[in-house]
Amino acid sequence: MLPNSAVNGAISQPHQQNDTPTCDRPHLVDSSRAGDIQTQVLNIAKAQRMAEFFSLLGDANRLRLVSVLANQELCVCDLAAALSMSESAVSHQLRALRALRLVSYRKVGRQVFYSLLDRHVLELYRAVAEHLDEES
Amino acid sequence: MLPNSAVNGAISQPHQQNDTPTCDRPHLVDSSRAGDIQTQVLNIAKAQRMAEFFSLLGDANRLRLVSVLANQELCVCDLAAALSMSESAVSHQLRALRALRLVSYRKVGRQVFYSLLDRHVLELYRAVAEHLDEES
DNA sequence: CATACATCTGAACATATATTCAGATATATG
DNA sequence: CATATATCTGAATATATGTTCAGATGTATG
Repeated sequence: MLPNSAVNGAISQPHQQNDTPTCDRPHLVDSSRAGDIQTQVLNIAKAQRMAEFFSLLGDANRLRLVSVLANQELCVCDLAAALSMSESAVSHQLRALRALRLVSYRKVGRQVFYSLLDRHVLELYRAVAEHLDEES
Repeated sequence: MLPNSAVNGAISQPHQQNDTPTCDRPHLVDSSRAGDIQTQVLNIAKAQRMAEFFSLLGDANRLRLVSVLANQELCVCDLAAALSMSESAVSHQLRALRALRLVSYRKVGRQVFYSLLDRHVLELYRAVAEHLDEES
């Protein structure tokens, strides 16, 4: 979604042409570090993957699903009841959580029990929960 | 965006009516805990605030902004150059980061230098970065 | 085997989000 | 004071995302 060339950006090349619109370079604190900055920027591919992960937690209903699954395994039907969501909506969201391996499932008869797969998520979850409590 | 009544969901009330479409209640592992589950669910208001926070990190360009600001203070112009984004786009994104108090800024002449305000974010950032490295 | 049920699926729709564009501010500088 | 520059802003557009709906799948059960 962004051209890959974006990584090798324009920074640090003082472009003092008579082009109309641009911001003249070097007001970097220490302009010799301009190249450094380039390398410090998270590369686009990884940024994308991290963003995907954060986005997954960026939905209230998915967070609520995680919050229940943190305590026990539940089937789609119960999850839907617990969150007052349609079973279809729950199923769609579980698919998203499944796709990034945050939950796993276990079939029992015609029911499917979901559980948290990734303990990492709980840490993030708690970190943000506390964070919000702090400043509020 | 969700009716508030959603919190006091249907779970645990066995609704065995002759209504056509519903999932009969109690296949909860221990159906006496049904009430518990209700209380374990993250409440909608807080879920919303947490989701807002995670969503803020759920964008590749914002993550890349954070990644550079983690190391030094930079002005909009340099950020735009470093990420090969338009200054306008950067400005819009910085506004979002500002809104949730993740960055602060300092005006110097006509430039505005942004810096990371919230050290918490870096922890989350690193946690997810490592997480993704692990499983790949 | 016909029926009920739990879950899943894809398409349709509504909403949210990110970027661009044009132009508004505000600050320096000749 | 006129001009250039750095940043911000709102409207417009394109794209992503979540939910609903209708129906498909797979599994139990009489």
